[in-house]
Amino acid sequence: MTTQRPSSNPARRSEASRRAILTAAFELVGEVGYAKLSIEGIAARAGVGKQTIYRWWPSKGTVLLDAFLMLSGGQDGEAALPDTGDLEADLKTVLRATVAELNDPRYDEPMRALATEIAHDPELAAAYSERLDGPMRELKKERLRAAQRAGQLALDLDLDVAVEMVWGPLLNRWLQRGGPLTPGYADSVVETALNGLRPRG
Amino acid sequence: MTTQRPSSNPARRSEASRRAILTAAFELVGEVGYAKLSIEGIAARAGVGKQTIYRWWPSKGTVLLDAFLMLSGGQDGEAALPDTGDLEADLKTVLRATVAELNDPRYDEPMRALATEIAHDPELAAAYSERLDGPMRELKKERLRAAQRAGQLALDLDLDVAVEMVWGPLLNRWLQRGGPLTPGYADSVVETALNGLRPRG
Amino acid sequence: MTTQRPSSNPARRSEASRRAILTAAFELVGEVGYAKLSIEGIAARAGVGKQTIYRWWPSKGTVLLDAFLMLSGGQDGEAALPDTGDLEADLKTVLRATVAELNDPRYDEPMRALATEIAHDPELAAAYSERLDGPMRELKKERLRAAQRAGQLALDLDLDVAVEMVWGPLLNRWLQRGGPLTPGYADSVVETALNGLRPRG
Amino acid sequence: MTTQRPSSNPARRSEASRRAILTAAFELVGEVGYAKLSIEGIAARAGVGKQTIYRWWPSKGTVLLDAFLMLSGGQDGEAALPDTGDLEADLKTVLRATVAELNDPRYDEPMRALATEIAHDPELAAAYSERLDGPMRELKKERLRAAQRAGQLALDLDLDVAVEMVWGPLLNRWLQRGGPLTPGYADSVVETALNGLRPRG
DNA sequence: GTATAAACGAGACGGTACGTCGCGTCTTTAA
DNA sequence: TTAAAGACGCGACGTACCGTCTCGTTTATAC
Repeated sequence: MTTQRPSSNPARRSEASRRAILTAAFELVGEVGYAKLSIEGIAARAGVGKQTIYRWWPSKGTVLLDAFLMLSGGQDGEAALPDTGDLEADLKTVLRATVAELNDPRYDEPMRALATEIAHDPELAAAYSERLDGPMRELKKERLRAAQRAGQLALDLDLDVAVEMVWGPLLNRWLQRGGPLTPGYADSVVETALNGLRPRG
Repeated sequence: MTTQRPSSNPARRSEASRRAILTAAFELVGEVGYAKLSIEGIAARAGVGKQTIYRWWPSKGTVLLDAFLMLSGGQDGEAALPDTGDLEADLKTVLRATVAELNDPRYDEPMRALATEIAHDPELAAAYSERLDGPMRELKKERLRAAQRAGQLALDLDLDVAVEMVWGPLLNRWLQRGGPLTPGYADSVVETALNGLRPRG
Repeated sequence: MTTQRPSSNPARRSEASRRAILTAAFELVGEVGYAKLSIEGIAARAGVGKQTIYRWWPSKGTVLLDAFLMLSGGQDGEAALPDTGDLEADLKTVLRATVAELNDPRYDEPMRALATEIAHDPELAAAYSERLDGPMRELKKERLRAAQRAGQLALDLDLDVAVEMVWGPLLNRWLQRGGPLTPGYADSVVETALNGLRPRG
Repeated sequence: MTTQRPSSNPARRSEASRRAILTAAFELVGEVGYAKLSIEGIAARAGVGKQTIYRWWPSKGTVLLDAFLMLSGGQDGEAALPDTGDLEADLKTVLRATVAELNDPRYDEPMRALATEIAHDPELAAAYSERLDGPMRELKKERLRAAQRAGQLALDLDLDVAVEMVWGPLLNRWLQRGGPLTPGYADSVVETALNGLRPRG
């Protein structure tokens, strides 16, 4: 993290405190909810002075983002979306997994917290885009590119639009509580996105 | 509204205070941002005691929702989406208008505020769904139903899914700041949603 | 009460409400203490609108004063201090009774409430002086005058000073919690006041 | 002060804030009166957060008590009542000074405030007794003891009663506004207390 | 008898202050 | 030098009452 505030020397940073803070933040937001998540609470739970948080993170949102990065840090880099050759099936598999995760109370609240912080903080949104969403989106686009090569997708597609066409409806329904998130809904979205709303010949 | 909290008598409610509060809330969230929006600030701006807010609204989010309802109250009821017979053109018109509104700083912050409150408050989400989103969605479905009758849409479509397929990507990109909101993007979404990702004939 | 605010017609005044308010005030101050005594609480306990209190009393203190007047109203007028011919014994009797009353939790708090309101409100003090303390003091002075006639008291005494010499130490110790209020203390005060601090021949 | 609430570390306490709070409290009670004295007002005048007051003082009364202690802190310890050998003259001197102080508007309101807080708060009364009234009373008793040694006072006197016999009437008249506080009244009280009410042979 | 005007209960209103929580900064002590 | 600890000025929270002000509803003369 070379762009961190230069006044502090990251070399001296306590790794134990960092992990304790991120773990505490993730757990707390799940337990007490986003509205009652406080820096003081995180510091107390982590057994850390408040200053240690303020020294290394500029906002509550960045702590949350780092917490998510730590959790997803293991499989980072080499992960890829499944590719059985059947795009529709593969997308349904992935979206069903997403549905399961969004329905899991351990992840629901923390993800809402991060999502709403992003909605109000452009800088955090940029960091999120670069470090979490960007890599994820690249994997998705890679899978779609493979489908294009296999002739299963139109060649003139804007892949960013395509990705949003598949994941956007689901995430929007989740965050806005626009309806139940079920495996069947995931399937519907995939089918409709692939076939379009118009009747097919 | 017979389900009003019984401890207060709505008959005695001051309509002037109600309007002042909703106006102040909407203006303030636009001026100082959601993070700095406070009940205290709303009360001060509206020239009203705090208790008058707490007496009639259970949360900041419900105040915001009512503020939106008041603003959109005029054209309520008889509004309808344009229907020129050309579904694609009509949807592009509507989505371009939505893009313009979401890019308007007067509406951007207030809408984000409401959207993120909804994301954290199921009760508010239900109220929003019933009083703002529901009627809006009905208009959208009505336009799609007309297109179905005209043979422009598949007959076996789940219209709720269809609506989300058109508006979901846009709203998700907006709220999560996933990319620029341009008229061209609106067009892309409409085209892709109608035609689907798969190659056509 | 002919000096009552002329804008209201006392003739129409509800005697039932008046009694309910005074009773509620006296009871409440005993139950919840002076600090938590509120007009709202009195009104609620009395089953009365707040305005009915504000209409007839200018302050909490005057309500308390009237409550005391109502309670002591029965034996008003013809009461007198005991006169057995033995001044010392009579004063001890009276002061022991006073000690007992001040130690009674039913009267302690209300009396403290009234006393401290008086300490901060000259108008209330004047009303108290005229309507409660004055008549009481007259009885005391009358008893002392009888003792003077009997040659038991110096003839050049300022009877107001004399009264305060007997009751002042007791009331001061009570209000300021300067020490325990016991019958023995009452006796000591009477003896010392009568004999003086100087050695007697 | 080892009995300080253990949750706060007195070592870290800001002496500047402490003095500012006590000064502000004393000044404010004199300016706006006891009824309008508020913690919020004290904090604002002192340039201090409310929490800093709540952290170190349990009640408004204890703040006032400490304010008095700070003011009387200078001459603490070595002070003594005048002793010219003439007890009556000395007591008149002291009581006239007391009368002057109680008539001084700078001290009247603050002293009433403290006195009435004490009347309603036994804990505060104990603290007052220990830290302000106790030492004062010791000085008074010391002067009376000297008079006893000089044969000017009865030897079997209860000195606590004696002190109250001299100061009680005065303080009671002051606090209850039972009459004017004049130098002549002070003289009367001293004379009557020394000689007693009974005629002297 | 009826009208009419007050006093009444109820309680909403604009305010002030309460006592608490958390913010982000700063200072002290120990490792 | 970093870290735990926590005091500090500050601002907002949600609550309790203040004293004022309508609201209908008794109620009790004055027509």
